[in-house]
Amino acid sequence: MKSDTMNRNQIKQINDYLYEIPADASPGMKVPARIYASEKLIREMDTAVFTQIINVTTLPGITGPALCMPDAHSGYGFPIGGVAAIDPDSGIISPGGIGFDINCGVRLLSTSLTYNEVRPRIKELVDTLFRSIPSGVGSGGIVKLTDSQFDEAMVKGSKWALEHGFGTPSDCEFTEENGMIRGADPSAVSQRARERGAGQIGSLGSGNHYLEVQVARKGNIIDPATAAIFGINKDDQVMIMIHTGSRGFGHQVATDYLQLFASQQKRFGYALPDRELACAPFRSKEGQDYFSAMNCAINIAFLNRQLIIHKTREILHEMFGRTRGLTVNTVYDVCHNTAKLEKHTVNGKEKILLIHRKGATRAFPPGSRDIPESYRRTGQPVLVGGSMESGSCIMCGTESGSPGLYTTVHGSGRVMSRHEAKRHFNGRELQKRMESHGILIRTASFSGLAEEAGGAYKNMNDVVDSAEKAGLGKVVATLEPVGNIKG
DNA sequence: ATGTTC
Repeated sequence: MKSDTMNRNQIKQINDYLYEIPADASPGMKVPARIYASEKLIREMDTAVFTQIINVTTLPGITGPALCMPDAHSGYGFPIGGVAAIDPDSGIISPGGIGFDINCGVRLLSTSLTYNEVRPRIKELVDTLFRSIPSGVGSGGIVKLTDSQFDEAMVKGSKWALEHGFGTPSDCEFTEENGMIRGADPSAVSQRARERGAGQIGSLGSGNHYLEVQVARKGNIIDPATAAIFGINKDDQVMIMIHTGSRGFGHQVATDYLQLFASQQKRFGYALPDRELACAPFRSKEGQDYFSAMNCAINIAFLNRQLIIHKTREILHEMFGRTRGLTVNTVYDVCHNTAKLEKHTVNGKEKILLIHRKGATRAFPPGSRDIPESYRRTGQPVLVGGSMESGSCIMCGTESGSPGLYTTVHGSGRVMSRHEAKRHFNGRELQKRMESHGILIRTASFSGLAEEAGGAYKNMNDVVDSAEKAGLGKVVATLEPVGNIKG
């Protein structure tokens, strides 16, 4: 049992949407911890979040404050919604700061369809998507890759899909890292991870992973000019959002290296407050191997989402191809579980830092060279998946996000554990209730559905509002769910 | 999140 030494009155309020735990609050803290949240959200946070972010401030090489986003809740080692900048020369890389589902992320598609055109066939659409896109625990993938294909896919990510006819160049253009991150080395990946991964490419998985059919209602477009640049330009436009990651592959990579790192803590000279923070010096062989394997998992997750959207596009063309000028375009694909080398200004100095983001979304500002050219004036699209009942949100990165390492929320954030949610909600009743609210839902598991009930999550509007007021991005539009394929 | 405890 971990000791919970945190005392809420150690948290100092800096302004309405920012709190700080000073570096002298607890022994071993190298930097302060900062929590971006409204008073309501910080009150609702489990104290384990504060203990965990204090633990993060003790990590070797941490530079600038450790951060929590407004949707933070406790996770393995780091909180989900936790962000840490680590000096790559003197510091560590920690799988617990990235998450088991490496490159869990969100892809948003815009279609040229309006809801009026889709509504008469929504049941058929949702049924076809559910039948065609594998979902649920242990599900197989849309394609099964051979060993040599998988080796190539780990390096090429979404580019592999493009080369094999599963996508368009603009899918890659509008994906973070163009769907192919550098530094992926398959030799750092275990045979077991390969075996788990090769059969799962193009599958949703379980838990909070889903494919959602959404409608952009005119009244929910907050910033029409930016929304138009993101491809939302008609009333009641149909959008598709996908939330999934690297499946069993990333999970195995994380497990392999957590075990290795845990066995080496003494040798590395680390005595961390929580064994779940097991890490390696970034510049060590072990650290570099994990970084290489993690980059493979980042690419596999990009490829996974790419195959799912390609299948979705095919289905939309089969069903609605007679609609004049049908288009299905990637608006953006963004990660929320990664560690990436980025240039940031901390304490007035520019430096390359290893940014761990766990359940936290990159939100680069206007002018950034690392976002598609057509978004340089708006800032990077940020895709925030709400709970399946509350809808989702599109934000964009802003210059005011600099103190927050250009990072923002990733979703609503749980308030109820999965176990607790299953006691509170019944999956079949929930499905009926949602259908009565105009949300058609298909699921591989009704107990899994109950775990994802809207009531198990924080209010998405609270979370997004706090992020915006804290300067961590701007709201562009909210999207209303009408159909959901849930793992 | 996860072949949901190799």
